[in-house]
Amino acid sequence: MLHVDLDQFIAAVEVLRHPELAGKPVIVGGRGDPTERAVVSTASYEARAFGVGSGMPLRIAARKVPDAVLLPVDAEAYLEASENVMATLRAQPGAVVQVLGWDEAFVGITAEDPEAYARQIQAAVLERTQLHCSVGIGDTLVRAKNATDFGKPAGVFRLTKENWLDVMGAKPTKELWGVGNKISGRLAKLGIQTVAELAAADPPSLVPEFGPKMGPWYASLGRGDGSSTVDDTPWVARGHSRETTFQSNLTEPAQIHDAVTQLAGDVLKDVAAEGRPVIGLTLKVRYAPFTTKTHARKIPETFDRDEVLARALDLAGAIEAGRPIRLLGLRAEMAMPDDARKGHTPTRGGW
DNA sequence: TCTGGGGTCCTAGGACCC
DNA sequence: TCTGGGGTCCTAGGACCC
Repeated sequence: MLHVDLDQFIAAVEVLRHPELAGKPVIVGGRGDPTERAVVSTASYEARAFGVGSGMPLRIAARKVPDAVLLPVDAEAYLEASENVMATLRAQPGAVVQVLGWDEAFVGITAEDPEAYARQIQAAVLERTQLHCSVGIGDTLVRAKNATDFGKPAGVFRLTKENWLDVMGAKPTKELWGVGNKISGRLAKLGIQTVAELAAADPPSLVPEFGPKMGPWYASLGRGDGSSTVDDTPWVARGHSRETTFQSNLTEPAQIHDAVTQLAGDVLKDVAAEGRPVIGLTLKVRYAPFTTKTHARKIPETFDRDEVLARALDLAGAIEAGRPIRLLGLRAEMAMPDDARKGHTPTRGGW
Protein backbone atom coordinates (compact mmCIF):
# COMPACT_ATOMS: atom_id res chain seq x y z
CA MET A 1 0.00 0.00 0.00
CA LEU A 2 0.92 3.65 -0.26
CA HIS A 3 1.01 6.41 2.31
CA VAL A 4 0.47 9.87 0.84
CA ASP A 5 1.51 12.92 2.82
CA LEU A 6 1.21 16.50 1.60
CA ASP A 7 4.39 18.56 1.98
CA GLN A 8 4.13 21.45 4.49
CA PHE A 9 0.40 21.27 3.80
CA ILE A 10 -0.98 24.24 5.71
CA ALA A 11 1.86 26.54 4.74
CA ALA A 12 1.53 25.40 1.12
CA VAL A 13 -2.18 26.21 1.06
CA GLU A 14 -1.44 29.68 2.43
CA VAL A 15 1.24 30.27 -0.21
CA LEU A 16 -1.24 29.32 -2.93
CA ARG A 17 -3.57 32.02 -1.63
CA HIS A 18 -0.72 34.49 -1.15
CA PRO A 19 1.77 33.84 -3.96
CA GLU A 20 3.99 36.69 -2.77
CA LEU A 21 4.88 34.51 0.26
CA ALA A 22 6.62 31.89 -1.88
CA GLY A 23 10.15 31.31 -0.64
CA LYS A 24 9.56 33.18 2.62
CA PRO A 25 9.53 31.74 6.14
CA VAL A 26 5.79 31.28 6.83
CA ILE A 27 4.49 30.25 10.24
CA VAL A 28 0.82 29.38 10.74
CA GLY A 29 -0.60 29.12 14.24
CA GLY A 30 -3.29 30.38 16.58
CA ARG A 31 -4.55 33.77 15.52
CA GLY A 32 -1.18 34.66 14.10
CA ASP A 33 -0.37 36.82 17.10
CA PRO A 34 2.94 35.85 18.72
CA THR A 35 2.03 37.63 21.96
CA GLU A 36 -0.82 35.17 22.54
CA ARG A 37 -0.82 31.70 24.06
CA ALA A 38 -0.76 29.54 20.95
CA VAL A 39 1.44 27.05 19.11
CA VAL A 40 2.69 26.54 15.57
CA SER A 41 0.44 24.42 13.35
CA THR A 42 2.81 24.28 10.41
CA ALA A 43 5.94 26.13 9.35
CA SER A 44 7.21 26.36 5.79
CA TYR A 45 10.55 24.73 4.98
CA GLU A 46 12.16 28.17 5.01
CA ALA A 47 10.98 28.67 8.61
CA ARG A 48 11.94 25.13 9.62
CA ALA A 49 15.51 25.96 8.67
CA PHE A 50 15.51 28.23 11.73
CA GLY A 51 14.46 25.37 13.97
CA VAL A 52 10.74 26.09 14.02
CA GLY A 53 8.39 23.11 14.05
CA SER A 54 4.81 22.07 14.75
CA GLY A 55 3.77 22.34 18.38
CA MET A 56 6.30 24.99 19.26
CA PRO A 57 4.93 27.99 21.18
CA LEU A 58 4.23 30.76 18.70
CA ARG A 59 6.09 33.22 20.88
CA ILE A 60 9.27 31.17 20.65
CA ALA A 61 8.88 30.61 16.93
CA ALA A 62 8.53 34.33 16.29
CA ARG A 63 11.66 34.97 18.31
CA LYS A 64 13.64 32.43 16.29
CA VAL A 65 12.55 33.87 12.95
CA PRO A 66 12.21 37.66 13.28
CA ASP A 67 11.37 38.04 9.59
CA ALA A 68 8.71 35.31 9.58
CA VAL A 69 5.28 35.89 8.11
CA LEU A 70 2.81 34.86 10.82
CA LEU A 71 -0.64 33.77 9.73
CA PRO A 72 -3.77 32.70 11.63
CA VAL A 73 -5.14 29.18 11.27
CA ASP A 74 -7.95 29.02 8.70
CA ALA A 75 -9.37 25.54 9.17
CA GLU A 76 -12.04 25.87 6.51
CA ALA A 77 -9.53 26.66 3.80
CA TYR A 78 -7.40 23.65 4.73
CA LEU A 79 -10.42 21.36 4.86
CA GLU A 80 -11.45 22.44 1.39
CA ALA A 81 -7.98 21.83 0.01
CA SER A 82 -7.87 18.50 1.82
CA GLU A 83 -11.14 17.37 0.28
CA ASN A 84 -9.81 18.15 -3.18
CA VAL A 85 -6.72 16.07 -2.48
CA MET A 86 -8.70 13.11 -1.13
CA ALA A 87 -11.08 13.23 -4.07
CA THR A 88 -8.08 13.07 -6.37
CA LEU A 89 -6.77 10.01 -4.54
CA ARG A 90 -10.14 8.28 -4.71
CA ALA A 91 -10.26 8.91 -8.44
CA GLN A 92 -7.12 6.84 -9.03
CA PRO A 93 -7.72 3.43 -10.62
CA GLY A 94 -8.38 0.72 -8.04
CA ALA A 95 -7.52 2.96 -5.10
CA VAL A 96 -8.95 2.30 -1.62
CA VAL A 97 -8.44 5.46 0.43
CA GLN A 98 -8.20 5.66 4.23
CA VAL A 99 -7.95 9.26 5.36
CA LEU A 100 -5.74 9.93 8.40
CA GLY A 101 -6.06 13.66 8.68
CA TRP A 102 -6.15 16.82 6.60
CA ASP A 103 -2.93 16.02 4.84
CA GLU A 104 -2.48 12.25 4.97
CA ALA A 105 -4.03 9.07 3.65
CA PHE A 106 -3.28 5.44 3.06
CA VAL A 107 -4.02 4.27 -0.47
CA GLY A 108 -4.51 0.57 -1.05
CA ILE A 109 -3.56 -0.52 -4.56
CA THR A 110 -2.42 -3.50 -6.56
CA ALA A 111 0.14 -2.35 -9.07
CA GLU A 112 2.92 -3.97 -11.05
CA ASP A 113 5.04 -0.91 -10.49
CA PRO A 114 4.15 0.86 -7.22
CA GLU A 115 6.74 3.59 -7.81
CA ALA A 116 5.14 4.46 -11.13
CA TYR A 117 1.72 4.48 -9.48
CA ALA A 118 3.07 6.76 -6.75
CA ARG A 119 4.49 9.17 -9.34
CA GLN A 120 1.13 9.16 -11.08
CA ILE A 121 -0.59 10.10 -7.82
CA GLN A 122 1.86 12.92 -7.22
CA ALA A 123 1.24 14.26 -10.72
CA ALA A 124 -2.53 14.03 -10.35
CA VAL A 125 -2.53 15.77 -6.96
CA LEU A 126 -0.24 18.50 -8.25
CA GLU A 127 -2.38 19.06 -11.31
CA ARG A 128 -5.67 19.18 -9.42
CA THR A 129 -4.54 21.12 -6.33
CA GLN A 130 -1.11 22.62 -7.08
CA LEU A 131 0.13 20.85 -3.94
CA HIS A 132 3.17 18.60 -3.68
CA CYS A 133 3.09 15.33 -1.78
CA SER A 134 5.48 12.61 -0.74
CA VAL A 135 4.60 8.95 -1.05
CA GLY A 136 5.71 5.97 1.04
CA ILE A 137 5.36 2.46 -0.31
CA GLY A 138 5.19 -0.47 2.08
CA ASP A 139 4.06 -4.03 2.62
CA THR A 140 2.43 -3.00 5.91
CA LEU A 141 0.74 0.22 6.97
CA VAL A 142 3.52 0.90 9.46
CA ARG A 143 6.24 0.50 6.84
CA ALA A 144 4.41 2.62 4.28
CA LYS A 145 3.87 5.35 6.87
CA ASN A 146 7.52 5.38 7.93
CA ALA A 147 8.71 5.26 4.32
CA THR A 148 7.13 8.61 3.53
CA ASP A 149 9.64 10.52 5.64
CA PHE A 150 12.47 9.29 3.44
CA GLY A 151 10.65 10.56 0.36
CA LYS A 152 10.24 14.11 1.58
CA PRO A 153 9.94 16.45 -0.10
CA ALA A 154 7.98 15.43 -3.18
CA GLY A 155 9.66 12.03 -3.46
CA VAL A 156 8.87 8.32 -3.25
CA PHE A 157 10.44 5.71 -0.98
CA ARG A 158 9.74 2.02 -0.39
CA LEU A 159 10.08 0.11 2.91
CA THR A 160 9.45 -3.62 3.07
CA LYS A 161 10.32 -6.57 5.26
CA GLU A 162 13.55 -6.84 3.24
CA ASN A 163 15.01 -3.39 3.88
CA TRP A 164 13.17 -2.35 7.07
CA LEU A 165 15.99 -3.09 9.50
CA ASP A 166 18.69 -1.84 7.13
CA VAL A 167 16.94 1.52 6.86
CA MET A 168 15.27 1.86 10.28
CA GLY A 169 17.27 -0.41 12.56
CA ALA A 170 19.75 2.17 13.83
CA LYS A 171 17.13 4.89 14.39
CA PRO A 172 15.85 5.75 17.86
CA THR A 173 12.52 4.15 18.76
CA LYS A 174 10.90 7.59 18.87
CA GLU A 175 10.98 7.63 15.05
CA LEU A 176 8.26 4.99 15.05
CA TRP A 177 4.64 5.91 14.51
CA GLY A 178 3.04 5.54 17.94
CA VAL A 179 6.22 5.89 20.01
CA GLY A 180 6.66 9.32 21.53
CA ASN A 181 8.94 10.81 24.15
CA LYS A 182 7.47 8.97 27.12
CA ILE A 183 7.43 5.50 25.61
CA SER A 184 10.90 5.84 24.10
CA GLY A 185 12.13 6.88 27.56
CA ARG A 186 10.54 3.85 29.21
CA LEU A 187 11.95 1.58 26.51
CA ALA A 188 15.40 3.07 27.13
CA LYS A 189 15.13 2.10 30.79
CA LEU A 190 14.69 -1.49 29.59
CA GLY A 191 17.88 -1.14 27.54
CA ILE A 192 16.04 -0.63 24.25
CA GLN A 193 17.25 2.43 22.36
CA THR A 194 16.95 1.57 18.69
CA VAL A 195 14.36 0.14 16.35
CA ALA A 196 16.54 -2.94 15.84
CA GLU A 197 16.70 -3.52 19.60
CA LEU A 198 12.93 -3.18 19.84
CA ALA A 199 12.49 -5.56 16.92
CA ALA A 200 14.61 -8.12 18.74
CA ALA A 201 12.65 -7.81 22.00
CA ASP A 202 10.59 -10.77 23.13
CA PRO A 203 7.00 -9.43 23.03
CA PRO A 204 5.92 -10.94 26.40
CA SER A 205 8.92 -9.31 28.05
CA LEU A 206 7.33 -5.91 27.43
CA VAL A 207 4.03 -6.82 29.11
CA PRO A 208 5.04 -5.97 32.70
CA GLU A 209 6.01 -2.43 31.67
CA PHE A 210 3.38 -1.66 29.02
CA GLY A 211 0.47 -4.01 29.60
CA PRO A 212 -0.96 -6.94 27.65
CA LYS A 213 -1.82 -5.02 24.50
CA MET A 214 0.69 -2.25 24.21
CA GLY A 215 3.74 -4.37 25.11
CA PRO A 216 3.41 -6.78 22.17
CA TRP A 217 2.24 -3.92 20.00
CA TYR A 218 5.48 -1.99 20.52
CA ALA A 219 7.51 -5.08 19.69
CA SER A 220 5.64 -5.46 16.41
CA LEU A 221 6.18 -1.76 15.65
CA GLY A 222 9.91 -2.35 15.98
CA ARG A 223 9.69 -5.03 13.32
CA GLY A 224 7.49 -2.87 11.12
CA ASP A 225 4.83 -5.56 11.26
CA GLY A 226 1.09 -5.11 11.52
CA SER A 227 -1.93 -4.83 9.32
CA SER A 228 -1.60 -4.48 5.58
CA THR A 229 -5.26 -3.69 4.99
CA VAL A 230 -6.32 -0.22 3.97
CA ASP A 231 -9.78 0.34 5.44
CA ASP A 232 -12.05 2.87 3.77
CA THR A 233 -14.97 2.32 6.13
CA PRO A 234 -16.36 5.79 6.78
CA TRP A 235 -15.07 7.15 10.04
CA VAL A 236 -17.58 7.59 12.85
CA ALA A 237 -16.64 10.03 15.59
CA ARG A 238 -16.75 8.64 19.15
CA GLY A 239 -17.18 12.08 20.57
CA HIS A 240 -16.69 15.77 20.15
CA SER A 241 -14.79 18.19 22.32
CA ARG A 242 -14.01 21.85 22.66
CA GLU A 243 -11.16 23.50 24.51
CA THR A 244 -10.34 27.08 25.31
CA THR A 245 -7.02 28.41 26.48
CA PHE A 246 -7.59 31.65 28.29
CA GLN A 247 -5.20 34.45 27.50
CA SER A 248 -5.39 35.44 31.13
CA ASN A 249 -6.12 32.85 33.78
CA LEU A 250 -9.62 32.41 35.18
CA THR A 251 -10.04 32.86 38.90
CA GLU A 252 -13.72 33.61 39.51
CA PRO A 253 -16.48 30.97 39.79
CA ALA A 254 -18.71 33.09 37.57
CA GLN A 255 -16.07 33.00 34.82
CA ILE A 256 -15.88 29.23 35.11
CA HIS A 257 -19.66 28.94 34.90
CA ASP A 258 -19.77 31.08 31.78
CA ALA A 259 -16.89 29.23 30.13
CA VAL A 260 -18.39 25.80 30.74
CA THR A 261 -21.74 27.01 29.44
CA GLN A 262 -20.08 28.28 26.28
CA LEU A 263 -18.13 25.03 25.77
CA ALA A 264 -21.25 22.92 26.30
CA GLY A 265 -23.12 24.96 23.70
CA ASP A 266 -20.30 24.53 21.18
CA VAL A 267 -19.94 20.80 21.81
CA LEU A 268 -23.68 20.29 21.55
CA LYS A 269 -23.65 21.96 18.15
CA ASP A 270 -21.23 19.33 16.88
CA VAL A 271 -23.10 16.52 18.60
CA ALA A 272 -26.47 17.64 17.24
CA ALA A 273 -25.12 17.35 13.72
CA GLU A 274 -24.50 13.64 14.36
CA GLY A 275 -27.97 12.82 15.64
CA ARG A 276 -26.63 10.45 18.27
CA PRO A 277 -27.28 10.74 22.02
CA VAL A 278 -24.67 11.83 24.53
CA ILE A 279 -23.65 9.07 26.94
CA GLY A 280 -20.75 10.65 28.80
CA LEU A 281 -18.96 13.89 29.57
CA THR A 282 -15.36 14.70 30.41
CA LEU A 283 -14.31 18.05 31.78
CA LYS A 284 -10.66 18.95 31.41
CA VAL A 285 -9.09 21.57 33.65
CA ARG A 286 -5.60 22.93 33.18
CA TYR A 287 -4.55 24.83 36.26
CA ALA A 288 -1.80 27.41 36.00
CA PRO A 289 1.02 26.95 35.56
CA PHE A 290 0.56 23.51 34.04
CA THR A 291 -1.27 20.67 35.76
CA THR A 292 -4.16 19.00 34.00
CA LYS A 293 -7.04 17.20 35.69
CA THR A 294 -9.97 15.45 34.08
CA HIS A 295 -13.34 14.63 35.54
CA ALA A 296 -15.55 12.15 33.72
CA ARG A 297 -19.14 11.02 34.15
CA LYS A 298 -21.28 8.51 32.38
CA ILE A 299 -24.71 9.99 31.88
CA PRO A 300 -28.03 8.47 30.86
CA GLU A 301 -28.45 8.53 27.07
CA THR A 302 -29.91 11.86 26.23
CA PHE A 303 -30.50 14.29 23.40
CA ASP A 304 -31.60 17.00 25.80
CA ARG A 305 -29.41 20.12 25.74
CA ASP A 306 -30.39 21.38 29.17
CA GLU A 307 -29.70 17.97 30.68
CA VAL A 308 -26.20 17.91 29.19
CA LEU A 309 -25.50 21.48 30.26
CA ALA A 310 -26.66 20.75 33.81
CA ARG A 311 -24.38 17.74 34.03
CA ALA A 312 -21.45 19.68 32.62
CA LEU A 313 -21.96 22.30 35.32
CA ASP A 314 -22.14 19.49 37.90
CA LEU A 315 -18.73 18.34 36.74
CA ALA A 316 -17.44 21.88 37.08
CA GLY A 317 -18.19 21.51 40.79
CA ALA A 318 -15.08 19.33 40.97
CA ILE A 319 -12.85 22.25 40.04
CA GLU A 320 -10.60 23.27 42.91
CA ALA A 321 -11.69 26.63 44.22
CA GLY A 322 -9.19 29.43 44.08
CA ARG A 323 -6.67 27.84 41.73
CA PRO A 324 -6.08 29.90 38.59
CA ILE A 325 -7.19 28.12 35.43
CA ARG A 326 -5.57 28.49 32.02
CA LEU A 327 -7.66 26.01 30.04
CA LEU A 328 -11.06 24.39 30.17
CA GLY A 329 -12.21 21.63 27.84
CA LEU A 330 -15.39 19.64 27.51
CA ARG A 331 -15.80 16.39 25.63
CA ALA A 332 -19.08 14.62 24.93
CA GLU A 333 -19.00 10.92 24.21
CA MET A 334 -21.75 9.70 21.90
CA ALA A 335 -23.49 6.37 21.57
CA MET A 336 -22.02 4.40 18.67
CA PRO A 337 -24.24 3.08 15.91
CA ASP A 338 -24.46 -0.72 15.94
CA ASP A 339 -22.74 -1.09 12.58
CA ALA A 340 -19.72 1.03 13.49
CA ARG A 341 -16.70 -1.18 13.82
CA LYS A 342 -14.59 -0.82 16.89
CA GLY A 343 -10.85 -0.49 16.67
CA HIS A 344 -10.80 1.58 13.52
CA THR A 345 -9.35 4.95 14.24
CA PRO A 346 -7.52 7.49 12.16
CA THR A 347 -4.43 7.72 14.28
CA ARG A 348 -4.11 4.89 16.74
CA GLY A 349 -4.66 1.20 17.24
CA GLY A 350 -6.60 -1.09 15.00
CA TRP A 351 -4.12 -1.91 12.32
C1' DT B 1 11.13 27.65 25.16
C1' DC B 2 6.67 27.19 27.93
C1' DT B 3 3.62 24.64 25.90
C1' DG B 4 -3.41 24.83 20.87
C1' DG B 5 -7.23 22.14 19.65
C1' DG B 6 -9.38 18.14 17.91
C1' DG B 7 -9.31 13.37 18.14
C1' DT B 8 -8.54 7.97 19.86
C1' DC B 9 -7.23 4.10 22.74
C1' DC B 10 -5.09 1.77 26.92
C1' DT B 11 -4.41 0.92 31.86
C1' DA B 12 -4.90 1.10 36.86
C1' DG B 13 -7.65 0.96 40.64
C1' DG B 14 -11.94 1.16 43.18
C1' DA B 15 -16.82 -0.25 43.59
C1' DC B 16 -19.82 -3.70 43.28
C1' DC B 17 -21.63 -8.39 42.45
C1' DC B 18 -21.87 -13.44 43.04
C1' DT C 1 -14.91 -13.39 62.81
C1' DC C 2 -10.50 -10.20 59.81
C1' DT C 3 -11.44 -12.08 54.89
C1' DG C 4 -11.08 -15.90 48.41
C1' DG C 5 -11.54 -15.26 43.59
C1' DG C 6 -13.41 -13.90 39.40
C1' DG C 7 -15.96 -10.78 36.70
C1' DT C 8 -17.75 -6.17 35.07
C1' DC C 9 -18.42 -1.27 35.18
C1' DC C 10 -16.84 3.32 35.99
C1' DT C 11 -13.55 7.17 36.68
C1' DA C 12 -9.18 9.28 36.24
C1' DG C 13 -5.23 9.78 33.94
C1' DG C 14 -1.65 8.82 30.45
C1' DA C 15 -0.01 8.47 25.82
C1' DC C 16 -0.17 9.13 21.09
C1' DC C 17 -1.54 11.24 16.46
C1' DC C 18 -2.31 15.29 13.06
